[in-house]
Parts: sequence; structure tokens; C-alpha cells
Amino acid sequence: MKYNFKEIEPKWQTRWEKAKIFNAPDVSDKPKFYGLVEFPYPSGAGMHVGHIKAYSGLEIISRARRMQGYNVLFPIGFDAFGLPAENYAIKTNQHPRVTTDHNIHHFSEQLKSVGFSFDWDRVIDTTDEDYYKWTQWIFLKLFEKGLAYRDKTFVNYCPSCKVVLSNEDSQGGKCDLCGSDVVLKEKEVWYLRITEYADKLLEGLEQVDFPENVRAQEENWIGKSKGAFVNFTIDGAGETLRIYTTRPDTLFGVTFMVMAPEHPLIDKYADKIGNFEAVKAYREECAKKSEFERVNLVKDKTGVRLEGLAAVNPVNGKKIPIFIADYVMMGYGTGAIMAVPGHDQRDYDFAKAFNIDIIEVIKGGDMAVEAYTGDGEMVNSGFLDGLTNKKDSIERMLGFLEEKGIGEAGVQYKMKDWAFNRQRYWGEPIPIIHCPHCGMVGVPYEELPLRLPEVENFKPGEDGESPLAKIDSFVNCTCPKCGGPAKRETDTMPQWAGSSWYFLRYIDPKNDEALADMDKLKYWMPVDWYNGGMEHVTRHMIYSRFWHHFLYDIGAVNTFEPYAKRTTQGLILGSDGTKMSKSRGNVVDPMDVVNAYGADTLRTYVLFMGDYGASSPWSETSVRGCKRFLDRVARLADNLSEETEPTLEAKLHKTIKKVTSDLEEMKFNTAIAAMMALMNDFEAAPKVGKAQFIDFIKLLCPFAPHLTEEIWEMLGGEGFLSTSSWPVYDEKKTIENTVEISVQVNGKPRDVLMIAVDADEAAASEAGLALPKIAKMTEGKRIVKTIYRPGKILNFVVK
RNA sequence: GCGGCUGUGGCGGAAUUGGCAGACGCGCAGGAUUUAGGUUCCUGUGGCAUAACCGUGUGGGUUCAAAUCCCACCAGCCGCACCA
Repeated sequence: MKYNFKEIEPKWQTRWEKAKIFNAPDVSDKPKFYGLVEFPYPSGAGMHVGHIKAYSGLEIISRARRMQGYNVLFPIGFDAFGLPAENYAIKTNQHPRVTTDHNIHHFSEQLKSVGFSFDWDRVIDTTDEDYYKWTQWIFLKLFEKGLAYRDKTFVNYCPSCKVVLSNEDSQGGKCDLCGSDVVLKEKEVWYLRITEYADKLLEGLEQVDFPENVRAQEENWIGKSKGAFVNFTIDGAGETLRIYTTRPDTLFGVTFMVMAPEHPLIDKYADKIGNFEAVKAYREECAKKSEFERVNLVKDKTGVRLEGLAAVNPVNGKKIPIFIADYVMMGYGTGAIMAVPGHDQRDYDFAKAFNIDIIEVIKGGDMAVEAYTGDGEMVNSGFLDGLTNKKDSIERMLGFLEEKGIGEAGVQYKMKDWAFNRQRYWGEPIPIIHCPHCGMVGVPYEELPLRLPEVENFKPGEDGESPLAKIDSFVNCTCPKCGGPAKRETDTMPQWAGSSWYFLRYIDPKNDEALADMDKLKYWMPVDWYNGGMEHVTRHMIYSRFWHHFLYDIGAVNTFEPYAKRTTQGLILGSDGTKMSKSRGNVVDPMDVVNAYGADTLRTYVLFMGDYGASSPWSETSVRGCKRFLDRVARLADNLSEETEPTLEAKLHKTIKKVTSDLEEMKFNTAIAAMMALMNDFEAAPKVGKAQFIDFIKLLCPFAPHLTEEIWEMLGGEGFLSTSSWPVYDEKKTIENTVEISVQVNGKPRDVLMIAVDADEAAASEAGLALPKIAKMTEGKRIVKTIYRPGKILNFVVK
């Protein structure tokens, strides 16, 4: 067969689309399979090879599942709100709606040209008002339940993008959008109370099939710790300074306290602090430091003592000094700590720098050298003295604190509430009205969607104000409660809003009554298999699981966890082994590969290049290797026999077994290798049976669907190969009668032996000893032991 | 510091329930076809002083047998991080 991919690829793409063979019916007798891939942001640059790899994994699984008799939902859509579209609009003076529509069209054409088997009747676009109506609906529900609130605190602000960022979007102190250093800025913004769901997010991880690194990373991000809150009194002020500690057992070792520079109590006692000017100066210095600088000065502890104030250690009544220092963060715990220099290295460093007493309360270390954080016998600790078990000491102390009413057990999370806002145009408007009489009032449900108004200028204000604030006709409104004049919220939602529930909308994309019909949800949910990138673990995965838990609580969905199984794909690196980037000039355009070698080659190559979960470098010559393989398949299709070739039967059935099981583990590289090996066997065999070859092209179909459809048609197959049945292996046929086993002497392989798989030890030994090499090596020696594993090895232990 | 992971030919990578290390592919070498280049096909390809011996980051150990299991290191990657 002439393999003209330029002709056959569009031919089959058109036929598939016309016949709608990849569309999933909502009613079916077949078992369902919901395969999900992370929908793309439709950038103007078009697809990246990374998209191809990310989608190819579940593309293969979904195609195989269809052939295995499943009703498969494999949808695609576009996550199209976001800053790049808006920045592009500002630059080119086009409405983001126009560029977004254009980009979505372009992306769709590209996706189709690769032959992905998406259900194109269920495409969603997060910027479509019929879609974001429901994103706003979910926000209103959160608001109703008190889970969406406004608060004036220190926020992560990107001076370059002029937006407030969530903690998740400013990891490492860098803006996730542009890479600039974020600064802390005091501002009133919207938050979602994700911390309320921290425990559920942890519990849910027990019910799902996530890879260990993903689970660990989520747990780490949530960062639950168990400890205690303890109230220290401030001498003479009648005020308590509340702290959080994970080591209440070390309370007797407390020699000072530290508050975060931003701690509100400082201003309250401004007149009592003798050196308030110095304190103020230190605070200002800290405020100027970027997150990056704060982190990189780990070793140097700085701070200022609050003169005139002292705290009282509640366990022994000792007066201790209070400091402010930037090694204590306002955002964790209570923003104040009890310092135990003997058993915490940071406190130790601070104590050394400020000449503060260090008390040993746990034996085992050397206080002259460093803090001791291990276990040991309690000393200098009153009623805890003599205890050797940390757990006992903590329990005893907690009992004491609770009895005296000076503290109690508590938990803390590293995760903070989700800063849920952007001061930008191209996002979902937050459906809230600010009324001078009624306070914050939700836009009535029947008025949703609250549409984005037309604006002249998409640029954000200099002080981080949304462009929507400049549109009087949008801002000024009447309060739905009292009918008086009121103003609309002008912030929009962050990028992650639309993607936090999109998988639900695929199930019922046109529904006008609900985000999705409950019967349909019950049929399709949960997502059976979700593949995506590691970069979304501490953002999209956490956010969407939170929203889903919430929707479950209000009865809008039927499952607690949205995703039953999660897998991740590795990056495709440039041919130089570094991350693909325009500046390095090592970017590969997938469309160039489609044009030069065909979509089937591209699909096969991205899965053959290495472990699906690991990163591997691009290799143009290896792409050609995959093309050669497909060429050989096309050629062999012309030379088939009507008769089955018996010597190929075991190889074929083994390959069916191997490919079938490899797909389940996403071991695509070895599945392709097995098919290549079978092709080698086919070519070496005297003939290849047509039926045998058909089984082979069925295995290959998910990887190279265009070529295999063409061969199927040529061989007279009925209908589409893509909807035919997956080959079934016969276990009996996978076993070869005669196998080659290794014959060893003292564990070293010396020769090989062809022998029946079911030969017994006596027969095997006899045959093994008859081999000239083995006979020579065992001659004149005593065989102490013979180890025989049928079908594997024969080993003679000699002396 | 905490958490997750990885070290195998010239390269990407197989083999991880202990059982012929290097499947499959790339590259390379030789040959065939071709006016030539490319394509395609065939053969070979871990090292080496080649019947032996040595080889899976290093050093020990268990075993008839170790890339695989155990102990101690070394190197590198990813995520979080002054988290109290």
C-alpha cells in the first residue's frame, strides 16, 4: 500500500467527524468510561508538542476503551479567560472576544489534524456567557454559605501585572504569570474559605488513585500540623499574646517571644513600647523586603526588642522579653511564637545573636553547639521531668494547659484561604453588589449571567483597580434587596475559576437549568481517569477538588471526589535536553511534524520517546524511526496470506497480551516496542496471515488510527476500525512449547538450551549436562546442587 | 530543613514479583540497490588483551543466582520551605 499520509489523514478525519463515531451518547448499555485531559488555554501561538503528549495518553486509552466495548466520554474545551488574551488585546487594540474566538478556531483545527478522538459536540469555552453563568452561580452559592468573603490583609501583589495573586499563584515569591517578584500589599480583596475544606481535601486523598508524588505534594501543600495554642500574658497590660506551637512539651524552655513585624498588637501598645521609633523603622525595612530577600537571609536573624513590654511564661511565671523579627510570619499560626532556643534552630540562632538564655529541657544535645531537636529525657521542666517519650510529655502538658485554661490542642495548615480576585477585564465578573444599607448582596440568580460590559480601555488602573471600575453604567446599579442605589463589585475571578468545575459541564454542556443534569452526572461521574501536568497539583487540582467537595455538600453533584484516578505526563525537552523555549530556539512545532511525517508518526513518537511520566528530549532522527515503522506496516499490508502462519501465533498472542496490559499502566513506549518487535517477526516469517495482521493493526489503531483505518478499508473491513473490537488473546496460545533457557554453572550463564517448557528436572539436567561447554565445566567435579526453574534457568552448583 | 524521585551502552530507553543485562528505537560500521545524494533492504554493534575476563553511581552484605533485596555512602532532578 502506498502510504500517503497527506491524503489519508484528512480523509479519515473527515469521515470520523461526519459519522460522529467519537460522540458519547448519554444513554447506553455499555459500561461508561470518562477520560479527561486538561483543556488548553488557546494561546495565539497554537499548539505545543507538550499538548500532543499530554493528550495522547488518554487518547490511546480512550480509543482502546471504545474498542473494548465502553461508552467513552473523551471531551475537550477551552480555558480561555486570562491575562495573555487581555494583554494581546491591549497591544493590538482588538477585543479579547475576537482574538479568543480566532484562537479557539485555530486550536480546534490543529487538534483535529492530529486525529484526536474528542467528542466535538460537547466543546466548552469558559468565556462563553452560558458557561460562566454557572461559574458565577457557584460563586454565589459559596457566598451564601459564608465561604466567599472580603478581608483586608497583606496580599501578594504583582506590580508588573497589577493584580493580586493567590498564594498558589505566587509560589517562591514569584508571579506565576510573568515571573516578577511579588510584593506584600495591604488590600481588601475576595477570599474563598478553602481552609474550611482542608481536612476534607486530605480525607479525599484516601479514596482516590493518585500517584504517590501527587498525593504527597498535595498533602504537603495543605500542610496540616498538630500542636497547641498557648496564651501568654503581657505583663501589666492585661492582654494575652496567643501563640501556636507543635512542641508544647518544651514550654519550660521558653526564654523569649517573637511577634511578626505586622502583628496588630504592636500598634495597640505603641505608647507602652519605649523604643517605638526603632520598632517602626524595623517594620518599614521588612515591608520593603521582597519575599525572595526574606527567604534568602535565613542565616541572619534580625529583630528588635519591644522595650517596656514583657511576657509571662504561664508554666513557671517567669518574665521574658518580646521581640519582633521577620523570621516569624503573620500568615501562619497566630503571627507570634514562643521561642525555645534549646530545641529550635531558628530560635537558637536568634538567641545567640541577641544574647538570650538558652535552657535545655530535653537531654541529648549540646547547647553550646546547636539546638537539639531529637527525643530524650525531660529536664528543667517541672512536672515533666523524667519523662522520656515526646508523646507522653505533650499529652501531659496539654492536660495541664487545658486544666489551667491557658491553652488547648489545635491544628494549623500551611494552606491559606484562596485569594479569589483579579483586577482585570478578561475574567468572570464577581456577581456581588455593594449596598450602603444592606452591605454585600449577591446578584439574583435569575439575573445570571452577569455579563462583561463593553469597555474602551482594557488597561488596569495604576493602583491595581479593575478596568470595570471605570464603567459607570456597569458599576452603578440598584440593590436587589432594598432597591436603593448601589455599586457593583468590579473585580473579576482568577484564571482558575472556570477550570474548577469544567469536567461537570462536559456531561451536560447545553443545560440551562443546572450546571449539569443530576441523572447525567450520576451516569458519568466520577471522572475515571484524569491526566495532566505536575504544575497543576497545588493549584488546579486543589481548587477543583475543593469546589467539588462544596458542590457535593450542597447537593449539586453526586460524588465527593471528582477524579477517581490521576496520572501525569512528563515534559518534552528540546533536543539539547533543556526545557523548550523560544529564547533557546529549541521549540518543536507539532504542525511541522504533521506536515513532514504525518499525525500518526507524531502520535507514535511522543509515546515511544520514553517513560510517559518522565521528561525526555526530542529527537528528530527518532521521529523518522517511527515513520519507518509505519512505512513497513503499510508495505506488509500488500503481502498477506489467506492462511494463518502457525509460527507467529504465540508471538501475536503474547503481543496482544503485552500491549493490552501495558496500556493500562500507560507504558506506551514498551507497547510500541512490542508491536515493532512483532513487525520484525512478521517480516522474518515465511508468510503472515491476513487475520493475524488484522489483529496487529487493531493494536496499532489507537496510536496510528489513520494508517490502520486505511489498511482496514483496503483489506475489506466493514465500518471503521476505530469502532471494531479489540483483539483478545488466548492465554494458551501465548505459551510457546519450546523455550530457550539459560544454563548456568555456579550462577554464571555458560550456555543456552532449547527445551520443552514442561520438561521435568531430570530431563533438563540430562540435556544440560550433555551440552559440550557444560560437560567440560562440570567434568571431574561434584554437582552439589541443581536448581531448575522451568522455562527460566538451569543452574549446576559444582565443587 | 521537609517531602517525592532518579542513577543502566555513543544517545532515548527496556528488564524492578531476584533467574541469559542492554528489548525496541536512534546513531554508527560494512554490504546491496541507485548516475549520485536521499530513500529502501541485508548484516553487525556494551567494553576488552575476545573459548577467558570485566560490566547497571560507589563500598560492603544476603543468595546457587542481585540492575532488582539489605546496610552505609556519592551524585543529580522535582515540589515546598525561617510553617513555629
